[in-house]
Amino acid sequence: MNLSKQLINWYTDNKRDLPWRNTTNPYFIWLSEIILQQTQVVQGLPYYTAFTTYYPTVFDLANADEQDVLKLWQGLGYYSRARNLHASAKYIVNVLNGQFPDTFDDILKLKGVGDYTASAIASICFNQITAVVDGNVYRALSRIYGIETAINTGKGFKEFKALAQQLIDVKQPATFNQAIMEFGARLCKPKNPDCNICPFNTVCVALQKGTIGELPVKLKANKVTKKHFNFIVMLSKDNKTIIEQRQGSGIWQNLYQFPLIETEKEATHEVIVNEIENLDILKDATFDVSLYNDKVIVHKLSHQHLNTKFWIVTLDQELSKGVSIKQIKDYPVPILIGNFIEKFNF
DNA sequence: AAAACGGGGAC
DNA sequence: GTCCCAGTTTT
Repeated sequence: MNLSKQLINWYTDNKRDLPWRNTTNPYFIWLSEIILQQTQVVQGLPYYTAFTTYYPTVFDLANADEQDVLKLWQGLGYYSRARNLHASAKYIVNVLNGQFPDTFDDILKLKGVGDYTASAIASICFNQITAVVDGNVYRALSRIYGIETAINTGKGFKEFKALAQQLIDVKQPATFNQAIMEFGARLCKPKNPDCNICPFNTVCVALQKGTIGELPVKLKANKVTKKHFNFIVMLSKDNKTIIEQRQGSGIWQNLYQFPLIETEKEATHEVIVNEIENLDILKDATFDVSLYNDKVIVHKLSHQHLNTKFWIVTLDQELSKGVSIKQIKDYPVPILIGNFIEKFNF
């Protein structure tokens, strides 16, 4: 029996019952694939439920406000996924008359859809013979075949894509793709894979060579930079505060936050008071500044460590341009801000 | 080719 | 603490 058939047999016996496995509706599959990019199933599951409930069709998503889409995405991270999802929904409705693209090449044209996602949708929804290559596929194939090519290089991608494309079951590409991913996620795990019950343990090159722990090969970790964030939380006499939308490129694009003062080093009370006095909005105002979190909050992103302080600024005046603190929970915010709002409870 | 882009799960 | 997750886009 060949590898493809064995993989599918294993999948038949071991697959999880997940909501997107009970449909081939391309809108639902697309949603699930975007949500699951760089995201574990357990983390993405509630978001899939929320999106299919609030936006049951691509028309509902296209007609939504971006702010509401971001709000529903809040906490999942990689927010460009939500913005691209929304933009692509509009494109499908307005340019393609609501008709979801049905070939790999056309699906690939959607924003936020790369080779992996286009392959997944094309195979699952339209039975196209397009092999997926995700983190699970890299891991499973690198171990079984003992491939030491680094996966995060162009060469590596081409090699694994070609191998997967050669292995795919042309009669059931959708099942094969999901089988190899489920196999990587559940049995051929990064740490402590279940080699003792693996259907390939007699042929697995890495297992025989004792190199399971070294595969797949990945080139150097990206370095992490440290930043110092100071969020200014205004509290006015009329129960308002100031929040602003992040603009331009960088993290948390289009999400909201309290006014941010970034400093080179950890900021002192004196430095913050000085900065605040220069703000237009506080000109001629009397205010009191106190530090909310005694200990710096370290918020870790994939490539930045944000050492964060929340400064509470109590004003003895009203804030005409402020946002009522009752409405603050309507705005999409990064989880760092969301956790603060929750705990501070205004 | 390398860096940027989030947050959480598993160990 | 570390690594990595049903990757894509920008530089």
